[in-house]
Amino acid sequence: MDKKQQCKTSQDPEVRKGPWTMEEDLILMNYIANHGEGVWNSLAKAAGLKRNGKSCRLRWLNYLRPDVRRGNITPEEQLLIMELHAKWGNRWSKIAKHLPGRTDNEIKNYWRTRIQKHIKQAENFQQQSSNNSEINDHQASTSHVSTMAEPMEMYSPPCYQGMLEPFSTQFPTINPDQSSCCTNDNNNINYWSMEDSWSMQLLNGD
DNA sequence: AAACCTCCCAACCGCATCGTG
DNA sequence: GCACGATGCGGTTGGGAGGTT
Repeated sequence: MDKKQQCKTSQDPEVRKGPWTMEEDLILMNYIANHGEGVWNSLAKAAGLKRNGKSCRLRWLNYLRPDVRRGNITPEEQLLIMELHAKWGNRWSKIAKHLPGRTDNEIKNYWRTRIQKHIKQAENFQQQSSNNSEINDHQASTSHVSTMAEPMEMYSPPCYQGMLEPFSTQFPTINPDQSSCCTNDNNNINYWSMEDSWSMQLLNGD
């Protein structure tokens, strides 16, 4: 039990928190099988679960529901998620409705783990970029010798400018053509690697 | 072998919205 | 129109599993 949980349970010692046990799962499933979903707070009480309604609802929707699918998000689903996220942003429940069997929680988790990874990469890249641009501003007026200078200058931020917002509008356009426009420049190793790795992640499901 | 790190996901929290009296 | 409880949603966190050093 962590601090939060201790705090809460001290307020209401009757309400259990934390991971669900198999027994609790069975109780909830049996109850819903026999009585159907209803008012979650009263359902929890009626079923004899020491959980609040919210917790029961979440457990049912994200885990116990018979039609719920978990893991192995297919490339098709990935693309759909990308498209829908581009359209609606973080409207996970809305997106989930278009992916049968997938829950908003799963999609959200999926997106965040991928995106956070990507954001870190992009942050580092931007930092590098700005650091280098300062240097480049100085160097450009004098000489043109830095091997890093060109890739960084070439980094027009069509995809990542602003770090977060553009994701919603740029992702649907991700395609080999877009990548290639960034990679035509053979010197553009840094730019390509980031863009490419992201695209490859999308396609490979990693 | 063990300490450390990273990733993933279940579950919680707070806020917004909806429904009802 | 208001108050209140229930539900839905999105953000965040904690911990386990697996990988790396």
